[in-house]
Amino acid sequence: MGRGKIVIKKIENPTNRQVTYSKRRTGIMKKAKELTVLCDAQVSIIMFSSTGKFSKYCSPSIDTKKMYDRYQQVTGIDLWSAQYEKMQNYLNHLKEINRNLRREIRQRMGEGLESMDIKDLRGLEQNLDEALKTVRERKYHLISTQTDTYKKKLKSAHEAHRHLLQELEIKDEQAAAYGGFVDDDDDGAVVLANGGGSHVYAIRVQPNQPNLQGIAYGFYDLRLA
Amino acid sequence: MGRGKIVIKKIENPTNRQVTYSKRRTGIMKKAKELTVLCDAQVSIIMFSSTGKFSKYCSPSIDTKKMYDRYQQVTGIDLWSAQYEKMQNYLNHLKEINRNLRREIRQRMGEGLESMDIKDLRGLEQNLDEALKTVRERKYHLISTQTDTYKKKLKSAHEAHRHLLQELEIKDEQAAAYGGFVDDDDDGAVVLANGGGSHVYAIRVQPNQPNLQGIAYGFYDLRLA
DNA sequence: AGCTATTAATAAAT
DNA sequence: TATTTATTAATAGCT
Repeated sequence: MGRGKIVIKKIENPTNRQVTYSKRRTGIMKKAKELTVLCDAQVSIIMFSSTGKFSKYCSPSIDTKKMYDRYQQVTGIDLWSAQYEKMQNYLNHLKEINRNLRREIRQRMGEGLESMDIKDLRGLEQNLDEALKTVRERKYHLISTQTDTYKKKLKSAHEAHRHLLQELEIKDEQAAAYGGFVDDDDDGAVVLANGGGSHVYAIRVQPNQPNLQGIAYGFYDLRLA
Repeated sequence: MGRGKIVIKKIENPTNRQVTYSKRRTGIMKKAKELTVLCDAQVSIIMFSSTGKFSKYCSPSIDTKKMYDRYQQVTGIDLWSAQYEKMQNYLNHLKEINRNLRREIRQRMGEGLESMDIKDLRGLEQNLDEALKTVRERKYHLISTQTDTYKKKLKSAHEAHRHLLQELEIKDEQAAAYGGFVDDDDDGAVVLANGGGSHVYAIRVQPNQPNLQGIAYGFYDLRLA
């Protein structure tokens, strides 16, 4: 009923789609009105376009709310209850899955094995055995990676320490050299204070770098495990 | 669009009215489907004929309840969305737990270990190790229990076998004893046939008791595992 | 939004 | 109630 036949398939061009929606919406509403009058029927239509535009029709002898109430009566199902029950079922389904997952985990922890037969136990044993190997491999991989990293960090920390000590010695020498000059000079005191600060910093390097402490413990623990 | 033009006015002839209702109802539903597909719209139709016959259509992407919910939203009325949202939240909560349980199982299977640090890996390793021991113990316990049971069964089966053989010997002796008497007697032939039947039964004891076969295989397999 | 060539719906008959 | 057919109604593609 147009300039050509069309296939019933989503119209991809949004403008055309909107135009067609508008025309056909009018058409359906008209048909609903005609049906209402011709056949003394009650019709309720609610529709939303793809852009969210809302339209409704309802026979004059009734209103939308009453129409849905009647729908509920006829279907024998309260719409809310139906939805509620649907959700409740899904919820129970999820809970059931949940229970099963928990049971599997418990069995993977060596608990609740009473219900398992030898075949299952053997499967679980093999699975755990393989998993254990994989976890061990992964752990050793991580350990070796981290160890390398820590070794490098330790090395650079040592070098930094050495540099600081060297610097300190130089500063001390300088302080000793300039000591007589700046003894009663405020700026000189600042210079001295800076020199002392460097020293303190060098000493405090260890507690300020918890990684240095961490290396030994971590390494030790890992070797133990 | 028929054999003649009609005026949109209630059809007084009940039969014609019903026929027209049926045809036009089909037409509207078809139009609704087409609109749904062509324009990516959502349509909900509820209708009752003058005789109270109920029909409905709803776009597949939604259901009547949701359509009504959306209608209520648009018109500004809200009855059950709070309850609905509450359930939806609980549902999402369960899904989340579910995801976590699945992740844990995967890790317990040695998969998806990338996100775990050494501490976690060490914990998992210990846990798996202990679980493996427990599973092994349980398995060996089951094996030994079953082995005992099978041994007892085997013993009693052997005894039953012995009894049957003894019985057979007695029957054979009886048959031999009565053989001369009943040589040309029909009833005697029946007695002989019965004697043969017993023999056959004794021989067929083994295939008729699959447990006897099953024990050896089961035992072998269990020892292997 | 309008216009019309066409297709689709359907009233009446079977 | 289903099918057929003559008509009217709806509308697709243009302007």
